[in-house]
Amino acid sequence: MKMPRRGSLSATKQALSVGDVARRSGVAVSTLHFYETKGLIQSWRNAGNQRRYTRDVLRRVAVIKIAQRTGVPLTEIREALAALPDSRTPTAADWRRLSQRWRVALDTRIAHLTQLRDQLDGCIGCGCLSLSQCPLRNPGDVLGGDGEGAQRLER
Amino acid sequence: MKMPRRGSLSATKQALSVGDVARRSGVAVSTLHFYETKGLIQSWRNAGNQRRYTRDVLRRVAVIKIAQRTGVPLTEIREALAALPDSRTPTAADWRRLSQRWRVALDTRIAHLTQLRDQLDGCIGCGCLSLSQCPLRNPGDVLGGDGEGAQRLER
DNA sequence: GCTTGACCTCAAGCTTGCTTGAGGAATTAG
DNA sequence: CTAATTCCTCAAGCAAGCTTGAGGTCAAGC
Repeated sequence: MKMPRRGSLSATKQALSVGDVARRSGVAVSTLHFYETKGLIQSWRNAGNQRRYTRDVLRRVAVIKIAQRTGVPLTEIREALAALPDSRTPTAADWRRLSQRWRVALDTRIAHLTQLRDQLDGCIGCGCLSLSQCPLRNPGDVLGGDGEGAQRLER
Repeated sequence: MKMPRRGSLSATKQALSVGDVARRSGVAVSTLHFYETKGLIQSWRNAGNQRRYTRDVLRRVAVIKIAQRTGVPLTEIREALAALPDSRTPTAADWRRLSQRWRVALDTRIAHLTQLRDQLDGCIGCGCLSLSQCPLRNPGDVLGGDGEGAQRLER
């Protein structure tokens, strides 16, 4: 959390060290290592076996973090990024496709939570929670009806 | 998932075995064991050291599951239930208080996701994701501004 | 009275998403 | 050149919320 002593770039203009990326993207170095083992980002090594990144990685990390905020698990993010031709860094067009896809999931999540809230409103004070009658008790319409994908996302 | 051979009740009318509770509440036996170790439900033992429950446990489990659906972690559920005088099973009035409290959290969650969705809409296609400009990149207004409670719930 | 099936108690494992630590090598500021 | 950083690679740990397994007891049906 201290200010870097050197400029935020390594000597070479293009290549970013793992520390550079951490500072600029706001994620921990260990997280970048972790993302790499999971195939979400890539790097090459310099003569001394240290990781070097292109600037692209910053955008990739940005996309990862936004997708996570919408509730998308890392494996799906990895797949979505890997599905890009050449696994390249998302362009504006790629980003449009990705974000629209994730937006649908986000909408679904919001819809489920809203439905739950409405049921909660309807039931507050009734105290019944009866298995056959109470909509809150019988999540079939929310969980069963929508398949288990919903469960995974909502839980 | 097979039909029980005997009626769904143990011989004694009042006491439910762990299997009875599992069948009636829809959670696994192991989950009931787990909830008990976490102090969410209680039981006594019969002569043969087997768990016995009153019918109350069904309502408690119902409340637990609903609270979980709204995103409340088990520790908070435990505290909320424990805060009831005598740790008794929630009455209609208790349920009203609990559900209203959890409703607020649910509202917050929905609000955050909705805000995120709107930002996503605003940004779809722009592809900028610039650190200083893009609202999606700078989650300060959502995460930082609302404290880390939001992060925990949303992640 | 014997065979199932239901229960019991630990202990360990699983998933997701990372963090922490140990032990050592490379880089860089002065 | 040297000391302070930074970085490296595993391995292990953590939190939540359960599940699975081993080894053994209890209860119920025929």
